[in-house]
Parts: sequence; C-alpha cells; structure tokens
Amino acid sequence: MILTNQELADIFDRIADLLEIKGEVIYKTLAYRKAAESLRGLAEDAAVLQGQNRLTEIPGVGKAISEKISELLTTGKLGFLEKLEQEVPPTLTELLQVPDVGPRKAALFWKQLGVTNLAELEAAARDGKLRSLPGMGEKSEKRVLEGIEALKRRPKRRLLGNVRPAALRMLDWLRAQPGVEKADLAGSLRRWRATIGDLDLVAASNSPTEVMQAFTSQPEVLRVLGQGENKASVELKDGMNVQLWVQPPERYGTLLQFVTGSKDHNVRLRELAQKKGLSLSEQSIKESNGTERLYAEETAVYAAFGLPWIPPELREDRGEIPAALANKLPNLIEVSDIRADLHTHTTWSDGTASIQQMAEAAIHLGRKVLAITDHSGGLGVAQGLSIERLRQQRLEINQVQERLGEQIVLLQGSEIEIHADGSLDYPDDVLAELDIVIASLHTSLRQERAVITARLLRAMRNPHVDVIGHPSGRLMPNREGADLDWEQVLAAARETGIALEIDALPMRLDLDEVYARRAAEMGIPLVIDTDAHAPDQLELMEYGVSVARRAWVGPESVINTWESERLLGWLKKRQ
DNA sequence: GCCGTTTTCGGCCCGACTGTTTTCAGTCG
Repeated sequence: MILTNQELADIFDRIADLLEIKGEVIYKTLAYRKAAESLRGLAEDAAVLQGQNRLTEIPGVGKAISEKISELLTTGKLGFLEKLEQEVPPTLTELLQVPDVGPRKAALFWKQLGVTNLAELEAAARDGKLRSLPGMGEKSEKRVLEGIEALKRRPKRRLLGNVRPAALRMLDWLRAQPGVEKADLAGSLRRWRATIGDLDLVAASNSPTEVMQAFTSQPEVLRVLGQGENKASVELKDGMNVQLWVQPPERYGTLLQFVTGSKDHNVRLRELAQKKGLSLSEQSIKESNGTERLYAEETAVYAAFGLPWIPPELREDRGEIPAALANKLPNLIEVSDIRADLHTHTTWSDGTASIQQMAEAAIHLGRKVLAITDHSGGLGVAQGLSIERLRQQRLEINQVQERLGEQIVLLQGSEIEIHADGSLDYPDDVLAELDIVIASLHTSLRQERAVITARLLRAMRNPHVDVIGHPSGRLMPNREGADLDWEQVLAAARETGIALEIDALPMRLDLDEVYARRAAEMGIPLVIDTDAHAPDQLELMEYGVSVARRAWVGPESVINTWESERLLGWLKKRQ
C-alpha cells in the first residue's frame, strides 16, 4: 500500500500536534507543519520523488523529514511517531479541536488531571476540576465546556458554495451599517478555498465601537466569543463562526491584506519586509525607527515591497511571492473568459429542466456553445439513456437548435459511464455519432490504485473520448476521490490530447487545484464545466473558474474559453 | 527542523483579545 501525499501530510500534522503538547520548541513543530502544507500542495507523488532521490526539493523538507517520509513509504510505519505516542497519549490531540484549548492547556489537563481525551475533559469540566488549575478559573472552565458544546454543533469545514451566498448577504448588511465606509470578504473565502472554516469580514470605519456593537447584536448571533476595538468574533445559530476586523479607512489596505492571508503567505511577506528593515502588520508598515506608514489600498501594500498586486487565489505560499518579485505572475482566467459549457444534464436523464430551458438559461449567461451530456444507460440511478433514447434526443436537440438559431450552438454529447473494467457504456459506432464524449467514473471508486488507474487509462485511450469528467470522482466533504496514479493519468492525457475537466459543482471541484496546475504546466487542455442539473446551476461556473485561478491557470489552457470555431474544430478533429 | 545575494549557525512574523493576573501567558488568525 502506498501512502498518498495527503496521508503523509496528516501524519506530519499529527506529529506537530504531539510535539506541541510535549512542549518541544515551537520552530520544530512549525517545520513539521510547513512540510505537511507543502505535501498537500504537491502534484507529484512523494513516492515518485523518493524513487528519484528528490524529496528534499520539497519546500520545508530537509534531511530529517525526508528520512521520515522514506521510512513511511518503505515500511508504512514511523518509529519516531510510535515513540512519541508512547510519551504523549495520542488521543490528547482531540483536545486541540476545542476552541481556546491549545497545546499548553492540553498538557496542563493531562499532567495535572490525567485527562487523555475529549470525553474525559468534558467530565472534568463538569465536575469543576479545571477551575483550580494554575492559570485557569471559573470563566475559563465555562469557556472550555462551551467550546466542547460548540464542537458538537459545528461541522469542521463547510463547502465554499454553501457558505459564500450567506457570506455575501452578511457583507451587504455590513456595508449598509452607519459608519462603515468599505467592507470586504477576507480569509479563505476571498481566496476561494474549496472548503471554509470560519468566515472573515473586514471593514473600514472611524466608529469601530458602533460597528462592533451592531455586528455582535445581529439576530443570527448565538453567542459572542470576543469583542474588542479592532476585532470581534461570534458564533451564529447555525454553528458558523464569524470574525469581523475593523480599522480606520487609512489603515484598510494593510487590514485587508492581513486578514486575507493565507497565514503562510503573510509569513513570507513579513520575511520580505524584514529584509527591507520594515515590519508589516494589519495596522501599518513600520520603519525600524518606529515611524508608521499607513495604507488605505491593498495594492499599495504590495507596491511598498516592490511587488505587483497578487490575486488572493494565489496567496498560498506556493511560489507566488518569488513569481511576483520576478514579475512573472500568471495571467489568470476570469469568469468572463468562459464561452461554452460542455457538461450539462436535462430531464432526459437526471436533470430537472428541458433542453430548451437549459439552452435559454445558457444564452442568458452569454454562452455561445452548450453541450447536452445526459448520462449513458449504465448509470441506473441517473436514468441513463438507452441507445434508442439517445437517438431520439438528437431529434429534440435539432428542433431546439432550429428555434434558437444563431444565439447558441447546441451539441449532443454524453456523460458516459466507465465500467469497472474500463470499457465504455456505448459501442464505438454510437460514440462516433456524438459531438462530444465525456467519460466519467461514478461507481467502484474504491478499486485499488493499479486497478482503477488502468481502468481510467483504458477509457482515455478510446479515441472517441474527448474529456474525462470530474477525474477523481470525489464528493466533498465525505467521499474521497479514487486513489489514482496521477503520474500515469497525466502522462496518458498528454499522450492522447484528451481534456481534463474541472467540474464546478461546489461538492466536486475536481480536478483539484493541485493537479489542475500540473496538468496546465504539462500543456494538457482543461475544460471548466458546471455539470448543471438545473438552469440556475449554470451559474456555478465561477466556482470552477476559482479552482483554475488557484491553479495558476490562464484562459489559453481552457478550451471552453476559445472562440466557437476553434473549439468546434478541436472537437471535430478528435472524433 | 529548516535554511542562507547579510548566515552552514543562529535565527525563524505580528498583534488583538481574554482571563488570570498585578505584568503576563495562552490562543487565535
């Protein structure tokens, strides 16, 4: 069994948690966290890098951590971790999930009370045993209990697509408050991360106290977690945590920059500041003599370090600061670049709208090409089309095309099922009749790596297949994607010229940003589709575009930004 | 534990807020 980059990253985060509780110097734990984060952003399997003796090329991975990766990949175990788990009870890391409980308090509860897991902590708090510990009191004990309750109510991370509409409503509310001059979404929401923990908002105001007061007394607020001059934090009734940060307008640029993050991006930027004898915070940039420079605009903050403005989607410490320094930031794709949607469903399979309704909605959004790609017969749950029904559908598509004339080009396609053995659901002569063929994995996703990779490769090598739909098959937050050998998948994509899809449904966002970036670097064509099952889902395109932007992808790599003639020519040539 | 156009050793980002404290530790982002 081969450990994935994600699994390795989880192990190093776990080591960091245990080392922190143990009381190891902070920089050691930070080193493990940095290595974990790098592994998550890495498109090449660590196992491949190990084989080539290139593990230390991973940022934040040196001698010690590379040896641990090798040991894990070779034996599946890690002596260092096993020894650590003898010293610190492994279940103790549960305590770190509780708000306001960090490594020091977890260690305190363990050493003084023998607490080793969440249930024991809750019991100790209920028995009033926490209040008498050093540095603790009745209020702290109550906060721990409330934190445990909040943990039970709240899912860990939510999907961007579920959070964003509500966040935009709250932003509108904030902008309408008296005394608020400017306000924006910040944090992972502004960076368009696929999943969101807490919600961060920033505002510019000269009357922060009033703004904070209004914020914490909204009817949706369940409880106030903290409230000061510059910052307030609340838990909403639905379990969501929201932070609001306020500075006067002349400091808004540094505030927005700071709260947007990511944390790692900010650390890099502050290192850069230090080298120039400056100190960056959410308040200002300070010179070494203490003189403050104030920035109302975020662009000016970056300019102060000689950098162009960096789009928030890139701020993950994945090379964006060196790229900005060299003036080599990518020209990112925009939603307005999108001309076609090549993956949609109608009532012919499991969609809720007719071909005509979907086409009209697509025209309304300015699409020039729309592919109707209902499921093939094999996917029983989605009422896939038999060959006979597929041919009937062509007639209706032709009729709708006639009615709509030149407003849009309709294509007939299929989202065809890849069987467990890699064969496809329709015979080749039927596939040849279609304008576009998207092959997707929906079933038997748990096959082991060699099997499912060979299965996908077989489908990719069918010359009628134009696109691989949502390649990993993941459904967030619960279903992991297939355990594919991405080296082979990407190599096959390059060899066959097939396009890989970024599915824009917020629960998919698949390809993810890590592999989308690698694919684009390899010159593999990408396509961003909504996979819409209803007219309003055609608007979800922006989520797919956000993945491409986070993957440093420009419009040229994405075939549905191309002029219609070029796109149709590409499809025709593939046949 | 990592890393180097200031360094192979000595650094490693910065501030708000809370609760427990009489000046600070812990947590968080």
